[in-house]
Amino acid sequence: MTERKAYANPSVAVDLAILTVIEGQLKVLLVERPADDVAGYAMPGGFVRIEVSLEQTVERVLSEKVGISGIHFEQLATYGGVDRDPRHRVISVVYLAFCPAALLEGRAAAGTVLADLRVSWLNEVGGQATALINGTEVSLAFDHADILGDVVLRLRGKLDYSRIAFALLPQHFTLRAVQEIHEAILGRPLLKPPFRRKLLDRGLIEPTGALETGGAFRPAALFRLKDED
Amino acid sequence: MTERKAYANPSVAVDLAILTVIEGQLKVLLVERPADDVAGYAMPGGFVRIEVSLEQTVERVLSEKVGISGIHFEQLATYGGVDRDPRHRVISVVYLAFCPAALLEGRAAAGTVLADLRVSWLNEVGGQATALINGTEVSLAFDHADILGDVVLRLRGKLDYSRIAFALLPQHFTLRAVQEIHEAILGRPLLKPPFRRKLLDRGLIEPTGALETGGAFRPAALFRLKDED
DNA sequence: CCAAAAGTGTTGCTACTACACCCATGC
DNA sequence: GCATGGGTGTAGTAGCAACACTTTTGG
Repeated sequence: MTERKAYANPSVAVDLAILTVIEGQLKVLLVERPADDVAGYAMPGGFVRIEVSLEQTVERVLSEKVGISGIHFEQLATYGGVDRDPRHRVISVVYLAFCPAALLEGRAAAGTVLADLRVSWLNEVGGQATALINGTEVSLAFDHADILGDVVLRLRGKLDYSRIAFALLPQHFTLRAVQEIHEAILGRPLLKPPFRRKLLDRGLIEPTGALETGGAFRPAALFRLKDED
Repeated sequence: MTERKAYANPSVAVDLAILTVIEGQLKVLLVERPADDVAGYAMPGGFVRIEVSLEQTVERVLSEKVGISGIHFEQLATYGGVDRDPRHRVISVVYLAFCPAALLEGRAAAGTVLADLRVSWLNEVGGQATALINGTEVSLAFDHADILGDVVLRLRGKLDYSRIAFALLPQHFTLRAVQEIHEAILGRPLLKPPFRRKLLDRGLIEPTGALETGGAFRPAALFRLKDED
């Protein structure tokens, strides 16, 4: 061991904001913490072992905690306050994970819930989020209310010029579904015509030719994301 | 010790992209690595001790390596590949630090240089940077070429809707100086009239009333950043 | 035929680009 | 007065918000 190893290293964890939109509601997957521990609901996470990369750790947590793989995720930020966890020093690298609704429904592991993600306040530099389970607010453990505030901030900021909305959708989708994702993330309604045009003008999506089935009224055209330019 | 401590934790470091603009050139402070070590130039950094926060570690590195304090810094991202450092596992939390040129000139500690920061390629998702010392390219250690690519990407992305340009300027500055910062970061010339207007319309700055002194020609008005809205 | 949602056309405004021009100062 | 950079006015244009409208399906 080198001289550096004389010091104890902080623990490093990845925490995941596993996001989805169901019925126009932005949701995040949370786990309830054991009662004798730090109280409240928290994002799922796992420690980073010395021989494993951050991304591999994300994939491990995704498969262990929710049994899914192959979904898109991206790094948000790293939280390293000394007292974020009262038990010991943990530095958390937080990731956003985008999950189409169909993949999560019914699949949530024991002890996990999909909570409505709301915002109590947000400005340009930060925010604070609240989580609702069956309509009632629950308390968030650690600094996860702050982190989830930053999550919403990032979602709103990148929504227009990135593909995150499509990461929340199945492979084939209607324009209306894209709009619902945007409305859920922004928390306000949008007008259909300008939204359609902006989306189509970006040239990111193309019609599949097929139409939605099972609809009660006029069937909408289905689109897919073009593969990387 | 808890059971978790049975595992060795990875080391955590902060690495700093200390940035400035001198004579229209975007520069980054680098340290030359000892020859018997990992070769090349690297960003200064330091390990995160278990009882010290990330931000405090940034401040310690700033004062140790360049003897400055009180400048603006912000987190970029965290790099956690297993083999980024061939000697041992290090997870690096990278920060941008913005330094007005006057603070750095002449003050660089022994073994540090201000290198021109250029870009060999950049797209929406990533980039690769090169560093020039006295006009000749030097090699960057570890994954620092990738990281510095991400640095430029972030600078360009946030330039318009943030105050990072002002963090590179002294308290009082001319509009021309702001434009030079923007041109250095974007790597292309800008037209003066629209630039002036956009800047003034944002309402972030106000005239001090004073004029630049020592200029050869018509003196420019001095501005200052309004304090937080 | 009617309700409901899909999809289109048109107008007006805003904001940015680009260029031409005038102003103030040192030599 | 002239060279040089500071500062302003103005026209053309692209893009977006808002609303009215037409189209297509199931009952």
